[in-house]
Amino acid sequence: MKMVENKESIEKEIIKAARKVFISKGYEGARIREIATEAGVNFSLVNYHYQSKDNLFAIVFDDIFDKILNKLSSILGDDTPIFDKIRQVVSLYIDTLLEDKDIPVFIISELARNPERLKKQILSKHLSQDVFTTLSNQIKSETEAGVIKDVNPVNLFLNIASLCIFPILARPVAESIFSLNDEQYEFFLKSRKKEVADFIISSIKTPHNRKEEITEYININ
Amino acid sequence: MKMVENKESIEKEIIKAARKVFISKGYEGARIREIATEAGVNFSLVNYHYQSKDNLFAIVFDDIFDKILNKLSSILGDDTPIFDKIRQVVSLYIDTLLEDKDIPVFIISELARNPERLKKQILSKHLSQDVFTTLSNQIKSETEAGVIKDVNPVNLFLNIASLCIFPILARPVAESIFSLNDEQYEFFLKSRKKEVADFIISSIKTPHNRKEEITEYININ
DNA sequence: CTTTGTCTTGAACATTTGTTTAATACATCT
DNA sequence: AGATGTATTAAACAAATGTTCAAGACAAAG
Repeated sequence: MKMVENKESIEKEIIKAARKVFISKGYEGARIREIATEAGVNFSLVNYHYQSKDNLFAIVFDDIFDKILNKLSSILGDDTPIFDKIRQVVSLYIDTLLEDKDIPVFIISELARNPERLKKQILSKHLSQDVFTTLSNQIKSETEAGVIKDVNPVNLFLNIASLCIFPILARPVAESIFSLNDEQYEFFLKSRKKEVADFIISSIKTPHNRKEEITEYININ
Repeated sequence: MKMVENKESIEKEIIKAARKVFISKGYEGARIREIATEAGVNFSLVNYHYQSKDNLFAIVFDDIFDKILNKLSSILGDDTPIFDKIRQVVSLYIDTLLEDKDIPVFIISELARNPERLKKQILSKHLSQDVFTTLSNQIKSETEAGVIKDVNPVNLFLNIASLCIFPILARPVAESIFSLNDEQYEFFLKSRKKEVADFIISSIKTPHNRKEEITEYININ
């Protein structure tokens, strides 16, 4: 019984390579031979360790998707006040996405290709619904406390996600339209963090808070 | 010389089928044989009329992309006041996208797979830069006229696009998280039109306009 | 009717690709 | 050292796929 010292390291290497190739080429475009080359192993080894392309893809995708959901729930789950939470989410979202710019397209494409996988994953973990429920409850109580307006949680959730994720999905178009290179665009997105948070927060502020603004405004003018 | 009456109709049929298959499966996932079946023709005919898969794809993609750019520029190009323009853009964008829900993913995926095509297309038409320039100029003049704040055009442009397009890209995830079916989600997106426009407009309103709000607010309370 | 040029069809081809198999290497245990 | 079971490699396979080719169909022109 061979206990090769680097069996796990080889499997990790294959996973790492698979991750890279699947993310950049998608499921259909990825080639097992390319993954093997990228991992520096004989291409039969990929199927030896992971049985099939489909299975390997599932492992890679589930891992990526799980990490995203966990990150999201860890931010949304705690009991930080809503405005701070929004700033945190926006900041962390944009930073995280910029670290791995191709993941959003990868996720979106794969979920379009195979929406069934999502149902299994979401249903089996009950995770993201909980995330949303937590946020909804917080909105309810902060509304009752008079901190924010009576906003639709779905709209709020979607707005935050849209403003953070879309600019990364649309990077190629955006760079062309705005005549920016990768570096400039990335810099711009980072600078956008404050703007997006302000944008969201100002849209949900309750008239009570606005009253303060108004007092301020009247005093100044 | 055979002048078959339905030559153009067959070519149109192939294009229509190609459009459908490419959009739902992507370039890599699409099969020429499937396109032929969908069009109801012998599969050799596809290559006879369109030479290669790559060429057929280019025709389909360019057509779709051109139409989007034209639609966009026709709205942004005219001299409607900025607030009306925003309402128009949001409304038309959401309506158009709902008609063909799979196009956004198709575009995003393809541009990630092959960003070079975009450069050729944008550079050859000078279209979308013009669109953006027009909008920028309008923002400038409306800022000087005191209608809106001194907003960054890139941010404004991205915010509008994000809020309209992302919810459609993320439909599978959104429906799972929010526990909505296709019909419910579509209804929700339509109802979102006003919210999104209000959201954007309120964020760029100049303090002058806010003064009116304030007067209103004081009178009421 | 024959010719001509285009359209259509079915078969064939070369390549690619995921998967399987058989042989070999090799570490560990007896 | 020999047996055992796992890891690795190279070869082979079958299915799929984009493309090409040769033969036939068919309408229009001569």
